[in-house]
Amino acid sequence: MHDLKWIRANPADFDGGLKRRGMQPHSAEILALDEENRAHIAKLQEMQTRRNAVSKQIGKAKGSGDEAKAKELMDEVASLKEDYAAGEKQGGKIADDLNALLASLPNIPLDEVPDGGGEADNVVTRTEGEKPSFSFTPKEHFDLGEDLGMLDFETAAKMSGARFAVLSGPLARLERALAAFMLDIHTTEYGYTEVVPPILVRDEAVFGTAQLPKFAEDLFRTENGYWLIPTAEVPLTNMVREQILAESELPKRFAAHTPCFRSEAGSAGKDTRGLIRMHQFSKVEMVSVVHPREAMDELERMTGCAEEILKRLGLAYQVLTLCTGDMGFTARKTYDLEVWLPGQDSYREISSCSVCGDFQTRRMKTRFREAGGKTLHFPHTLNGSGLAVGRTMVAVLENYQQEDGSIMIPEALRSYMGGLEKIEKS
RNA sequence: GGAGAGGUGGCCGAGUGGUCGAAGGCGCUCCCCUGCUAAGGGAGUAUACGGUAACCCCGUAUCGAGGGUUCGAAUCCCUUCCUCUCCGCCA
Repeated sequence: MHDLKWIRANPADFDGGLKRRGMQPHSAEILALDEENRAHIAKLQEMQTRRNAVSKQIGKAKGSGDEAKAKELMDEVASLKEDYAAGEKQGGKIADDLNALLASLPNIPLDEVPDGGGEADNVVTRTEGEKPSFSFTPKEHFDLGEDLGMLDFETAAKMSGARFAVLSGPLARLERALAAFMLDIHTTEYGYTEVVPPILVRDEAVFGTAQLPKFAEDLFRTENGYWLIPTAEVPLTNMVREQILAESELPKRFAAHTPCFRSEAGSAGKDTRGLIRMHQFSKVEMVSVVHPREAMDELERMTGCAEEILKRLGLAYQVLTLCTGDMGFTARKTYDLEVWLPGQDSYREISSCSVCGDFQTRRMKTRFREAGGKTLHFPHTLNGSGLAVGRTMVAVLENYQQEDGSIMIPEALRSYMGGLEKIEKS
């Protein structure tokens, strides 16, 4: 949610930010509504002031037994009532329009974010790790998994349809191992608090992180109105909703391993094979709630946490700074981590770390009180994957495949796999 | 799922139609007093929005949320969310 006061003071910057995202300017429309809204508020408050004053006099008159005076005053206030009801209705509509408009507009990118219209304009900021070399043609992960007999899309399709998978045996364990490995690093080495959050949440929570109202079609919803989380960003960020924190409580860092559910509306025909794009997948997510002045450092730190996982798994990757046209709705700046997939002969997104400024805390009504001071401020939020577990498994399969179709288990993971060194067909 | 009880300020807790933004207590802040410690005295202590250049001041709203009745609602009515107790069911 945007800061109306900031838009009032900086309409050109606001429109400039929207334009960089490929959107039309909106400040004139917003400011017109705002002005109208404030005029209505002033008018209504004036009426209320009068009504309150007269009502108090009625109370006094009745208290002193002066019924005639009371009656007279009651007649006087009666006419006020109609005007007030009409004004309230009109004013309410203006306020609703204004809020709906504000809620529908994406966050303003930071100056340092590269301009661009889409994926092609993202900037490769650095490349890390070494791609493995093969003496044979590396296979894609779905062939590897299916040949091992541990990855089964057909069986999943029978019970759930497309975009679901069944993992079994050592591959199922690998999923659990990866998640535990990631979570252990984030919690014991980087200070994230491990959380097991609800994965069914209500409207308010999803509005808070701004998947609602604009992106409802991307989400699954239960018949009684819960939303299945598309990412643990939703519950983890909402950990601080409607709270006033002490400055000393910041930063707050949460990490969780949860299933995520996405309808993938509009991505028909995309990544139809394999584990890359599922209706259900698991992910380890990081969320930080920080003092505004710490936000940019925290973005680097969080990205580093995600990178550390890739490094320890010995996977090559590149870091992209997303351009204005490819960033998510809430982001002011985003780094994507793309892991090297030899089977696909390409880099694929495995993590996305974003700084959202106060965009989400305004929606959630999260504030913090400055130490020693009285004034309240909105903290800033960040979220990042650390990492997408399914896609990490894809990377392990493709990068550690052997000519015979077996998979070497990365050193760092072996203790989580009961000492197993290699996954092979049984 | 059935039957009850309840949601008031940072916390506890009064308050069943008028002068209540809300008694009292605790906590916290500042000041005074007190030769340590303890005690005592005084003042202050919500948020949002609008009027404003203004965190001074004025106004409006907020007693879980939304709606209604009324000249006037923390107090009455309806809806809804949440919490708790008992029963049932259940991992």
